[in-house]
Amino acid sequence: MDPIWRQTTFKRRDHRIILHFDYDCFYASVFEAENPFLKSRPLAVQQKQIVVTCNYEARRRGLHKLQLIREARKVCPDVVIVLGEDLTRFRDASKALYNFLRTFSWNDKVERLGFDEVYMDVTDMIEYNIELLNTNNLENSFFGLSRSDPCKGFSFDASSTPPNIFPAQSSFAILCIPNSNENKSSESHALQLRLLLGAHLGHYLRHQLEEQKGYTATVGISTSKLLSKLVGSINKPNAQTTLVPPYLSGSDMRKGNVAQLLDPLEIGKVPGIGFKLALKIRNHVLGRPAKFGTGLVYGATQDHVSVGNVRACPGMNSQTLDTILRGQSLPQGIGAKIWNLLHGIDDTEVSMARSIPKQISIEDTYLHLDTLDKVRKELCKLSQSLLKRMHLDLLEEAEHSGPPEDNCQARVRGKWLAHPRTLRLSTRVRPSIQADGSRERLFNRKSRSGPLPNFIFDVNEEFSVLSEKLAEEAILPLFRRLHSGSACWDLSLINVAVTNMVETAHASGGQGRDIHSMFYRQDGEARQQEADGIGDSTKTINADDVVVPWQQVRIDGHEEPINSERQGSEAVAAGNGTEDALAFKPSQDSVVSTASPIYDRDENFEDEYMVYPSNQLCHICDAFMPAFAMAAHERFHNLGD
DNA sequence: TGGCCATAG
DNA sequence: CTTTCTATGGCCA
Repeated sequence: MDPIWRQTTFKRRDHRIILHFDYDCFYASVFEAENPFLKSRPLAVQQKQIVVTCNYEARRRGLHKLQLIREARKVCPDVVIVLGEDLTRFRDASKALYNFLRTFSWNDKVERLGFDEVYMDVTDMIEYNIELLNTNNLENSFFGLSRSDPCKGFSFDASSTPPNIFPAQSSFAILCIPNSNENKSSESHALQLRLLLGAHLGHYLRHQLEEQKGYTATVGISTSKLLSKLVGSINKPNAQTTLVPPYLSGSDMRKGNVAQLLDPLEIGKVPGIGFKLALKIRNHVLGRPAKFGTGLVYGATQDHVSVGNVRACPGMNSQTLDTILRGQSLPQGIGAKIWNLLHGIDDTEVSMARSIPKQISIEDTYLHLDTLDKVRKELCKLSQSLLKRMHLDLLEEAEHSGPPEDNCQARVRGKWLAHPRTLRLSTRVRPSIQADGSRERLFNRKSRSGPLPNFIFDVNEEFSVLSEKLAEEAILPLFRRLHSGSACWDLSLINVAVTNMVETAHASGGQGRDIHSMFYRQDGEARQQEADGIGDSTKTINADDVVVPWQQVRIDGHEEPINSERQGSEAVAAGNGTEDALAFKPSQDSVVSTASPIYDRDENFEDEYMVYPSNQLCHICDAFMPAFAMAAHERFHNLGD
């Protein structure tokens, strides 16, 4: 209708290349990485009375996610069960992997979603490498991982087809015809090429993740967060999938590949369409009005409404969606946004890596919490763990640059990277069951917030003292504000959060740069000029800046060997049931290397990342590098002319 | 800024 | 077939 609407609808802008990583059965993998013996065993991770996840050996034997523990034991009596209720080891592993992936990024557009997913916008790397590509010798291509260091990278065969593509029967029609005169097809050709490089990069990063960190991942390669995530999920463990063009429907009868991917999907499976939106859309498409309140019980199994159904629904467009979805406080233009999603259009950026979280919150649920005394006690517990988390996430690691053996038990802590300025308390009252049929299913949370007192930043005071003080002096007043009038409260949930982070000068340097600079660290010597030169593709190259790729360079700055003492002692300190499973076996590298990846779908895709040191000297800049890098390096010089 | 909703894993 | 604990982002007053 109006021009703005047209502009924001149906416009494919496939100018980016985005990778989506999903670590395979992450929780189980964390335990396996700590204790490789477990890799060969059926392993299940327990929370409460259910298996939250299990490794693929266990799945082969009939176990699955969200299974009752008793059932799992019955199906597979020799299953190894570990407790996974303490999330700290998962959080640590997640951060380590995230930081590892970050070291490869040039633009630091690396976004973590939950513990086990990462988006990476690699457009800049792809574009750079397209320039370097020699279309006359695709078999011996080299992918540069650094603008300033021509040796940093990997060799690959650009004429080979990457592991998996979607749709499966189509092909990467790539490189046979370099110059097609027709405008449209050459655009599609360019996209193919960029996706091809993206797929090779994804493959390389997956293998780095496995070799250096011991984790396998599933990767999706496409042009948006939406598409890369969806396409990645097609081939599940230890694999990758690339969504190939044509993305849009052609002028012929064929459906575009984006539509082929999306149309069969259940509407609620589209990322961004959650429970409420799916319900409303489903109701409209099915032609029955919303059954108010009762709908929650049976879930989504009964009526299958796919994306294709919605798109084909008569009169459906972004305006219709807008009126359907209009609710309490849904974002303006939600209709257009959803309509775009249904067409595979998603322009949301991969957000820049953040060194500091926006908020930290701790919550717990309760069966019966109705006296002030109980509340007070719980608030104490919560503020204690909140404080712990604040120290973990907001306190700079005390980098012992001095003697590493000053092992004082009272941990030497650095400075605060940020000060949260406000404190928030949220509660939920028990969903009271009404006589007329259990209708009162309100997930109502209420909250009050106030300033966070400064005394909690005292790093020398005991946790218990600080948390008690915090509970008494700051949280309880909020609680009284929250439940001022109501006579009786029976809480089912309490949440305590700190928000409104104000970065201290210490953190504001931007951690992305620091991490990037570690990439160029060799023999413990920082090369500050590298960090300064980032983004400058015309930078001249010094021979002694060269890092030869066949040397095993520890990329992760705060590297912790997978079977380190620290992790082991932490497991003991945690003192829960996991210890039993963890304690009994020394680390065995042989187990790791012989573990057969029966589920690897990439078998016919040979690794091309072996490199051979036969160095040559560049006559322009005197850089010393292996022969395979020289061709790309020369083109690098030619770019500037 | 505070309160609340929606979403994701 | 889906709970619990986090975290993020948007609207509105």
